[in-house]
Amino acid sequence: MNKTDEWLECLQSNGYRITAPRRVVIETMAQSQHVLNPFDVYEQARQRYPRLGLVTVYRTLEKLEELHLIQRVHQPGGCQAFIGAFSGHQHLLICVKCGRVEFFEGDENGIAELIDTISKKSGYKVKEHWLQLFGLCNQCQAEIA
Amino acid sequence: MNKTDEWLECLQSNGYRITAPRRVVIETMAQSQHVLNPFDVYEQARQRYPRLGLVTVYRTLEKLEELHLIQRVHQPGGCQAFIGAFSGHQHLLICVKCGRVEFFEGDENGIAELIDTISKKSGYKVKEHWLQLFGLCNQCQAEIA
DNA sequence: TTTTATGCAAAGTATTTGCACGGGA
DNA sequence: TCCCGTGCAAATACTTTGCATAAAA
Repeated sequence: MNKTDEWLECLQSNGYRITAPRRVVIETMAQSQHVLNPFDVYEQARQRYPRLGLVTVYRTLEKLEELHLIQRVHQPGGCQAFIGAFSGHQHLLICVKCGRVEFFEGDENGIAELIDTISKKSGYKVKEHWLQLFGLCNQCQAEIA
Repeated sequence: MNKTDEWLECLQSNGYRITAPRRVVIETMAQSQHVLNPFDVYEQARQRYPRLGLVTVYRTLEKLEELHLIQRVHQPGGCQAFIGAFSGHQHLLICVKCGRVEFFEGDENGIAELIDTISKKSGYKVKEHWLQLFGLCNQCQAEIA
């Protein structure tokens, strides 16, 4: 089963209805390798379903985030961008030029150790962590050269 | 020399003028241990300088960020918040309840190694990285208990 | 048939810009 | 004095809400 169908099923099993607008938003997000903001999604999805409203995009992204199917991506220039989430904790590698995103399994041991050390030192109860790398993807490096 | 004066001097040596509004914004930011958004800064700084305009806060924060005296903090709930920057690369530990921030020197070797591995694997040219931990500070843990 | 979801329009926030005046150097 | 910086007001951008209609189950 592909990602789109999985997401649709997840929506449905959480009591949400499957509709044409939701389908195109989900297809857009599920297939994208790039960070997309709500307007990006709107523009892309409208190519297949022109009646789509921007409000519906906002509302659908909200639900997908709530179901952990997508995650917010924070970038130096702003944070209202999203990318599909993977199950399990994943770290991000983001191309600052084109928005392409790769996921990588962090060196979880090393990071867990680090977090442990920091917790002890600071007294904080650490609940979440983010590791994001920014750089240029292969393609963008080639274009610049 | 304290942080406020250092920042003022930095502004000046970069061709910017020192004014009363800038002074209070800088004092507010330089002294805060908490993540502050532009409106927070406005409210706090206005206690000492009531004529201050919100627009000036935006413009001053912009300059401080440009001079790397403050840095943007990205949180699950939004990103338009700032905290004083330290020299050298620092990682953040943020209290999700009160906004208090601690800096820590990452295990730079471990992270550098990780970044190196990821670069080789992905082909990306990594230029920047963020590591942010979220949790509860000592005080907020006590309040909840 | 019943209830949820949609899209429009409007409202609400957040941020930026234009401009005449005021204050730093 | 000269020019940069300020604050107000307005413009713009972004996001959310109200509501009548349309569509899913």
